[in-house]
Amino acid sequence: MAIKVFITDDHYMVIEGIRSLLQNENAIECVGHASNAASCLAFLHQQLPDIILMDINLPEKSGIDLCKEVRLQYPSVFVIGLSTFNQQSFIQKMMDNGASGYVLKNATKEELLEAIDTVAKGKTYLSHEAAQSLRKNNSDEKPVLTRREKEVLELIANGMTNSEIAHQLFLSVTTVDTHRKNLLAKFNCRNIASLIKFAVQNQMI
Amino acid sequence: MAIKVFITDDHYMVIEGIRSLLQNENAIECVGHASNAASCLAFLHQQLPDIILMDINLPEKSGIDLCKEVRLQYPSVFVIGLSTFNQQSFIQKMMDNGASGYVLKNATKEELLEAIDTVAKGKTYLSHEAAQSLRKNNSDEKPVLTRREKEVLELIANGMTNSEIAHQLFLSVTTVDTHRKNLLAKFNCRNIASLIKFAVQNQMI
DNA sequence: CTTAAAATCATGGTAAAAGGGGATAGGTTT
DNA sequence: AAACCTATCCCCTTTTACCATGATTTTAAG
Repeated sequence: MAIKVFITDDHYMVIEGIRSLLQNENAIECVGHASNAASCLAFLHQQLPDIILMDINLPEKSGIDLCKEVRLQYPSVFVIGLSTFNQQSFIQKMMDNGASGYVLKNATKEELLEAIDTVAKGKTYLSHEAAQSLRKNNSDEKPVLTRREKEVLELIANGMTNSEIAHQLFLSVTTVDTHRKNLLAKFNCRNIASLIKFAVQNQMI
Repeated sequence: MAIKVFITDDHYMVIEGIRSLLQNENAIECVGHASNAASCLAFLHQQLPDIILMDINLPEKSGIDLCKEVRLQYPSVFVIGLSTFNQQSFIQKMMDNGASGYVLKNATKEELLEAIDTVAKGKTYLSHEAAQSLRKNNSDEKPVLTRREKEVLELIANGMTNSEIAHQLFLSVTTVDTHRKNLLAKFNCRNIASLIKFAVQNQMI
């Protein structure tokens, strides 16, 4: 029986590209496509594919969130993440949310077929670049923040000063300053600039 | 005679998608494709298409620069910009550099054919969204940075202080300070924390 | 060639962050 | 009970960032 594949991507040309790549494969059947999360979920309500090729950058609701929802509601449907960038944080998030694989949009036909095959068997497939990226990310571990620290970090990233944050959270300025110092220590950063860069790149903000 | 179209995009799936869309059109012939600026120029050295469908986000050399070069060297070749983003500044730059049209990657087959047809006749084609974007006033969009400003921003994001940056770039500290001030003004930010957040989120770092 | 933009440097001042201490209270885990 | 974490608070000093204003030189564009 052919593997049923559903495509979710907001770029028509990418959908068309994947369909074109898969159309001569007897072992694979494209059962449909959607350009946003809502359409994807509507389709799943009627018919379940084996695999969803899912862009992580979707309008309104991101592929990362959609992936989580799909996996919760339909555990039999496997998800392969699809993205133009090779950013470790995105890959990590996608895998954390139940994706079984990750393929870049500049992947070859062979890579795509291998990914679909591997995932259909219940295994995990990561493109070469993605796998490299994941290993790299696991080595430079991101710090675990407390609830309060996350709150303070969020406000710092929004451009607020210590005294403004103190006022908003009903704290003393020195307390906020301590949190700030602890954040710098945890991130092992010299200043807020590099800290924010790291935090945003790792989806902590 | 068929219109000769060449595709330049760093994502194989997009190339395949466009080829698939155009393959049944008798009036259009795909003469080749490239995944970077160098390959594109190498091809033009041997054969001239009528139209190049060109991604504005290419590795190493951006489509915006490539467009300029192509138009200078081969004025008979028209360029249609291709992009996932619908951002005014990019579209503007592309048109300024001699592009004859602009199509988004989520365009339909009909839109793409119309764009190719229109541009082949020597006219200008803008997708509906792109045209709208050009008219719209962009207040909260990415600011355009100068070469030096990008350099300084990069170093700030890496956690360096003004004096360290000054030393590395062989500048006075006051010069770096001025660049920093200009960056804050351009981004309309109160401090570096919020600026870095915005810059990272908008892929500027 | 003229003009505008970018890049360079400066002075002087205020506000904020960074770096170093240390302390207390409440909660969880062992 | 002791060890540990979190959250809270305080002091001090130095460094850095931020703000205003102005000016010169280089470079790019019309």
